[in-house]
Amino acid sequence: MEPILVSPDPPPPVLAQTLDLAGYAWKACANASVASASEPADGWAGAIVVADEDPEGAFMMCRALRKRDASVEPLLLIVSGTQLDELEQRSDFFDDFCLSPFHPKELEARLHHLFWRAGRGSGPEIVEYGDLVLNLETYQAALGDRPLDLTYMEYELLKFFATHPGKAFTREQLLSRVWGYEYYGGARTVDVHVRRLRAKLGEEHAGLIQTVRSVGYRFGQSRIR
Amino acid sequence: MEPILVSPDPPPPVLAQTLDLAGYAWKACANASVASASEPADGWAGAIVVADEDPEGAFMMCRALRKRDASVEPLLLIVSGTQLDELEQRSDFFDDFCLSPFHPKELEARLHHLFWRAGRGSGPEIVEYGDLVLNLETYQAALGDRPLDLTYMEYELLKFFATHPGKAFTREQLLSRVWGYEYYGGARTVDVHVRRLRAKLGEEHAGLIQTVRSVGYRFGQSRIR
DNA sequence: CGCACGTGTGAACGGCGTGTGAACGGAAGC
DNA sequence: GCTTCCGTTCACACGCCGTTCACACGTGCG
Repeated sequence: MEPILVSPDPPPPVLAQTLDLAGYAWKACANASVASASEPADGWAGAIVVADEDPEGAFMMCRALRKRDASVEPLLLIVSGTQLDELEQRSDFFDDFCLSPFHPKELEARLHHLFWRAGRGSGPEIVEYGDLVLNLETYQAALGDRPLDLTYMEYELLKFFATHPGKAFTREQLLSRVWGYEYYGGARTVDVHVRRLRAKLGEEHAGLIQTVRSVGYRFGQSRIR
Repeated sequence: MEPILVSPDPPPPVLAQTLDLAGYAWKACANASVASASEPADGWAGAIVVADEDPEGAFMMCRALRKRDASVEPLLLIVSGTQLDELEQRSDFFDDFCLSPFHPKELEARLHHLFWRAGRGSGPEIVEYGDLVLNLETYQAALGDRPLDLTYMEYELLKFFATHPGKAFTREQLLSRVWGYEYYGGARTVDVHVRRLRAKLGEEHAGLIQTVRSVGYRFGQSRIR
């Protein structure tokens, strides 16, 4: 993971210690130009700016980090209680703040939440397996960059498979868990749907759904343990 | 502005006092079902859940508020220092948290920032999607430079679609979130309105509203992720 | 080698979800 | 009170798609 940008340089010992203990990579920079100069190729993972010592410099730093081409996010601000009123005017300078003096656990929790949000937080509900991508919100599927045109039942079946990879299911299990009701006769229904799924997956990926003879079907790689 | 949902009922006096002094409208609810029952027509403006007294109930509340059809946002959690470790497992339950006991100023600052961010998200009074432009203030719509003459319900439906692009909705979801009440019978109502919308959008843009067979409808370009 | 069993495959049937035109009824405006 | 507009409901036709059937193929076993 890319390092977190920390300001000022050197940062308060408590901050450095907390980051180290939590296992974050970080690098301190005195000002915006230093930060730009020593920026990693993939950009900063985020930034922590301590504002209780030098508010002026800290807010300048925030502005600089946010007005760049690639805004640095997430940005955590550390302020003293007396600065709380100022924050109202600087809403766009930070994503979260922490009161100083802070408890290491609180800082850790805030960082965790900020990075969680930056990652999956904003993303939609997605099921992935290898090249296969299912977007549960839009009811769309794709194999790599090729969109799959699936019917409703095909989609539901594939969704069930993709969320239970490696496990083998009998036709009866599939009928009751995908079709969702007690089913009389018609185990061949599963066969046909599997066949159509394999056809739409294409020859290359047809093996994703394997038949387990005299049992049923299994999706994805077999797992021995 | 719609009121903020507060839990538990009654909330700690400090919280109530802070909210009142800051000028927020709020309403306390003991649990999720009460919250649903007394929800305003336009939904809650956000939620504050106090978790240091009854953690179990509080987290159940958060889960319920987040797993609904229309997730309640933003959600601020108030926890004690000993609960910080738990938060890591509940990242999706809240947008920000505040340590208890809290300083009123800190809570105020967090609320201000949360609502500021929510405001940026929903955007100003204009909703755009491709050529489509909706002016929420004047209740006017246009497709490129051609103005659209929409009736009230058509406008509301299109507005909902345009603010939730890509996501598929069932007819029931559309009825409850656009028409705004529990609906008996008449799922075909949605069909007819969709049909008229497509007609007014013109042949060129009729594809903006796609039908997802045996599910419902989806607006906008297909997004896999 | 031949039989039995399980599965793949193509085709056909039939149900149901959806599009569409029309009519009803209530509300708003003149 | 009349007209117009608009949201809703109804009826019907079409076509997709889930299901079933019939048959071919492969495999294991006696």
